[in-house]
Amino acid sequence: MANVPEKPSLDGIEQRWSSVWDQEGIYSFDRAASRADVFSIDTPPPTVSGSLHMGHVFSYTHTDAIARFHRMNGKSVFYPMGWDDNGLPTERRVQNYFGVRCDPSQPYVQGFEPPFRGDPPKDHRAVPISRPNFLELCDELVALDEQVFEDLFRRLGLSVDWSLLYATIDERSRRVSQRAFLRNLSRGEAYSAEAPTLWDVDFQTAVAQAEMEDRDRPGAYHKLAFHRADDSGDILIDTTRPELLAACVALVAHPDDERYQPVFGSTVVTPLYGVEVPVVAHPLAQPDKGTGIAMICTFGDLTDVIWWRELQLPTRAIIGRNGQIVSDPPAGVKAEAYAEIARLNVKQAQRKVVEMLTESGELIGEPQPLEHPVKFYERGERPLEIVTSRQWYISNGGRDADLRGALVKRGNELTWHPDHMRHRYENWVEGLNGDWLVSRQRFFGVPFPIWYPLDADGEPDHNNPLLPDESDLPIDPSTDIPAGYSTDQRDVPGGFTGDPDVLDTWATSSLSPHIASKWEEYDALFDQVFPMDMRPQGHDIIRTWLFSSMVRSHHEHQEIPWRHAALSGWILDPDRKKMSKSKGNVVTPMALFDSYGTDAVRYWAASARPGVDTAFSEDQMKVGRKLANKLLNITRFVHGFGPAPINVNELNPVDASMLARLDAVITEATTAFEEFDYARALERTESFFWWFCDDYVELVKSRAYDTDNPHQASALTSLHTAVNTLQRLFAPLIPFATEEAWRWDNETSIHIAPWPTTTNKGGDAQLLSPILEALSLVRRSKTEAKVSQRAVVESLGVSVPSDQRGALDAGVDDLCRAGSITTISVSNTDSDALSCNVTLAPSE
RNA sequence: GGGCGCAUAGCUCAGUUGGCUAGAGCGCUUCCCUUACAAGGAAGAUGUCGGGGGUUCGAGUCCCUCUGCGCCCA
Repeated sequence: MANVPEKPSLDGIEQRWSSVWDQEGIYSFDRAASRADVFSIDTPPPTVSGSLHMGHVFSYTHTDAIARFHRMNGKSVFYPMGWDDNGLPTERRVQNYFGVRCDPSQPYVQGFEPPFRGDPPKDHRAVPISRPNFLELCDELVALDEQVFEDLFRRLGLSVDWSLLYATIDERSRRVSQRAFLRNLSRGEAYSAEAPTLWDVDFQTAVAQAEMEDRDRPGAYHKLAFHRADDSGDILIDTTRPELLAACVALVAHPDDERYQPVFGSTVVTPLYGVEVPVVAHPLAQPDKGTGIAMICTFGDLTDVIWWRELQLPTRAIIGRNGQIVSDPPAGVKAEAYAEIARLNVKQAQRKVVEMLTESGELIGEPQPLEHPVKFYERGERPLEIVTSRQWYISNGGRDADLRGALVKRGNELTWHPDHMRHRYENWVEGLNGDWLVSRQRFFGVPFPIWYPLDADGEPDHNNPLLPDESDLPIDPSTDIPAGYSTDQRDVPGGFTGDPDVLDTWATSSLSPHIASKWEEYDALFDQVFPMDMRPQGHDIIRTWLFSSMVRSHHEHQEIPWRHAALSGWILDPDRKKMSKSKGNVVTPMALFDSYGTDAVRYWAASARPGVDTAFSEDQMKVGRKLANKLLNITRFVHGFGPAPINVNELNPVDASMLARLDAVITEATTAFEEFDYARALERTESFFWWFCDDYVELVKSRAYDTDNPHQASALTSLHTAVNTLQRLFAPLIPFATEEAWRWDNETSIHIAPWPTTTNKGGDAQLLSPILEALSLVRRSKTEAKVSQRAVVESLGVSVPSDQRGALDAGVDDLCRAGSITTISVSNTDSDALSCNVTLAPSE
């Protein structure tokens, strides 16, 4: 006999079942399973340097539902979790939390105590500390943050195998990341080059194209007069960046622009600085912009870089890595004029130059204000500058049409959910304008596993880097020593020096399939799970995480890293705005779990169709809670009749009809889950569930109670079958309530129970329609008469379309009991609609 | 400027290859403590399916076009 509580309750079921699942190890990945029996997931490692929000709950619920479906379907599910702790977000959080900043020139302090642990006062000035001290604080803080994340994900009921946990800064991640990089290097896919690079002057690091974004900013066109070298007059140009005048290397106009045909090939002299520069032609010049002729500076924007490269212009760089105008003027620039702007920041320099040009009369008219897109680092606050520096790159098709084509093709090999997301990928790949810049001048990341020999002058030889053995990875070139050198040769002429940079975070997280599956650790796991079945992620990181993973897999394995990419949407607040901390409209997941229960929150998440931006809705959570509650109650009801009868040979047609409808739902839900559409699976199951409770159960209830009825067993076995099946259909979506109800009658978890298959009892799904239609009409009469649904119907006359007569007759018995109908008469009608004539018994 | 998506009840959304009178939940109104559930149940009202044109016996669904909103890229 089932062990059903007196009063079913959702309270506390999360804690109870989480710990049971843990003890029973039901989510452990089976290392003996064959590849065909594995479903592997490349879980997104969340950035831990922040708080978990509803967006996490939302998308991780979707993935978990898919994982649970496949597990019940007999797959061994590879479902790891990772923390993305490596990178700039953690550095910022550490700075803000401890009140420190990393200064590699500081000496290491043993047992260093940070000035604060949480909430330094606003006026606190960050204390400079050594890199090793800084990294220790990073490790300390991510450990704290990761515990909070794990607690929340466990509370959410994610069916991950926690023994597979990794972090992007842990030892294996560093080893995998360095190994993959060295392989890129040996195959020529990675290289270093001295080149103009997008640069954030505040973070003082290079930035990749994928991390860059346009923001509209006010600016102004300044019209400047350049003097023809032969004294035949001035050429006027418009520029938004007059402060770069000293960096001007040429003027450029479109080759077809008739206005400037006569001056191509001649030279002009720059205002203020007196440098003679050529007037050149290039198709990227825009005739309709300003005067149609522009100044080329090294470097004002990416177009300047293209012009500089393609037209082989000289370099006159004036912006330093700290965002200030460098102290010394480039060769040929008038020193007195230059001295006025040296060491000023860009804004100050612009004011100064405008002032000087006004004085010299070379600024024509007033500056014309305009709004224009300016490039920013996505985490930055000041516009990006372009500085020349040596950086590492990995080829990604940005400079190689064949590779680009190959990567576009890889994108087509992927199955996208939803399908239209593939366009984002194509769009991005086809718009690349350079290789992937992977070096960052930061601290908390995976170091480049590289040293350089120093020549007699102490200058590094970048062309002949010293590499470690793969078996020695991970290494830190700032503490480890290259083969053939000794410690005292570090940073001395004739010795060696370590590469000071760290790899881009994406250069490590792009290897998440490899990290999670312990790639190249002489272990069969990688072959068991790769290429992975599913990559779930947000659509905002297609250009970064998805694309970079594709690049790495293409280079390393010549295949796609996963078969399916499932893109989740955004969470919007109820006013359709994107939820964000700054708007103060963020609700914490834990509070919602507490007030509605985890299943209710999961229900809300699972109601959203894949990839669709979705409004945050507590109303939906209330509905979810009702559903979970109802599931417990219907289970209790069915178990109240005792165990399911065995050897029921003949099903009542009414019951068989219900089971036929259930079969259709099983088929639809299964197909939906196979297509990663958890929302459709939920909708179909839920809609059947409510129909089942409200109509079918009400119809057969009294027969189920009636021990003398020969069809009692048919009702009981059908009720048991349906409820047992519904529990399993809901299990991937509301894992706690389904487990609670299931365990009243089962020793082992529902989450490793088999996914339902159709019953195939041969019932007629349509048979119930006229019966329920009549019941509905009876109910309406009672409602309209404002009497209880229990009120007795003295007589019911039903006229039924003749083709439905048989169906109605099959259910007349149940109908009379459900409607408290004393006498019933049925007649045929030629009409295609059923109608009822209800006579209520006089009320007492 | 290029690409993609969305537009259905007051709100949030289903509506799969075109096919009965366009659905659900929430909210609203009325009624009912009924032996699984009052954290429940029964019932009711609510629509120019964004506008226009086309294909078709038939269009919310397919095609064209316009409008509005959102996102991605430049």
